[in-house]
Amino acid sequence: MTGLSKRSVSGSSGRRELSTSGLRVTSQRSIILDIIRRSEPHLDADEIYRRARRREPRISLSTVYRNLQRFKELGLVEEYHFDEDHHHYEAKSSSEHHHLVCLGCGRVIEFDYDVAGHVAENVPEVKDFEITGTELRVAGYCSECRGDRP
Amino acid sequence: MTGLSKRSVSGSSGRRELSTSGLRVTSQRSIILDIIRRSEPHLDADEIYRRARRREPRISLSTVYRNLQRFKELGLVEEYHFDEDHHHYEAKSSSEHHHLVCLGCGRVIEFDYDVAGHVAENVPEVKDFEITGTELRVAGYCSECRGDRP
DNA sequence: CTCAGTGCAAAAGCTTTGCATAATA
DNA sequence: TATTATGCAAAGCTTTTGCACTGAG
Repeated sequence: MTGLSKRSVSGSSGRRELSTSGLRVTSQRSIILDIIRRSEPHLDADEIYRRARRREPRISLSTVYRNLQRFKELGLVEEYHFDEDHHHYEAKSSSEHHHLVCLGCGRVIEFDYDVAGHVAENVPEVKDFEITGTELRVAGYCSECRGDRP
Repeated sequence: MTGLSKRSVSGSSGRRELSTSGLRVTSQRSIILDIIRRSEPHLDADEIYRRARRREPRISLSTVYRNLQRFKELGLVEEYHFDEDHHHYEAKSSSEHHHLVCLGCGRVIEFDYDVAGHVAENVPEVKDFEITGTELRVAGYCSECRGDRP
């Protein structure tokens, strides 16, 4: 438990948030949340599972899914739909950010942009809406991959 | 336009586009494309299948998927990822448009907005990118549903 | 006549669920 | 001790694929 090896990220195991939310603090739960918070963003469930298994070999994929679900409900984690057949997860961050996906190399780059604000100002249809979230995905080719195509 | 009953929508069965693209014109293919073009946007594969079956009862779901795939490649149809577990399709339109999803009633409203332009101008990370497509989804509550919540 | 397209059934992801066991509070 | 969470295996969904047959060109 609470090894010191990695450290940092104020309570990244989320002990407090978890118990405050009425969830029980299990080692699996903590590990999953910790992985999402410490890792690069956009991991998918299977990758989270693979990493979790390195720390807790007996963990199961369904536990990963069940917790992802709960974290989503609690607003601790956000789910994205990049490609066609599975989801990606990342720790919820305060700033509104979006994703740039290179169709050449598959790289995903995050960027900040206040879509909600821009849209609220410029789009009439949105005037009557109460915006609770936005998801913007920009696809294209990065500088390195532009050359590779016709 | 729209003279009488159904009709119109310049060659909405797409006979010309299909054969020009080197695809064979089959009744199933024409029906599927026609349904996508004449229906309200955002149908999912199963709904397209159900409607197609009304005109051609022997059509199979795999034919729907295979054609959706081809139409996508040809740029005749666009695929969207609204919710978590399946896709939605609509006829490709010339203008860049996006979707406003009401979390209360589930209604999906389309709106025009030049995200590509705005993003290209204002986001440094995008400067080196060649943008080929954007997908923006705004979630929230419409005027009617705002009242229903706390 | 040929090859692309179709239907059917089976397979393949990803995700969810039922149930008995284990662990938290 | 009373639940909640877990692991395992099986089921569910959407989408894809193999194969023999059909139909367009």
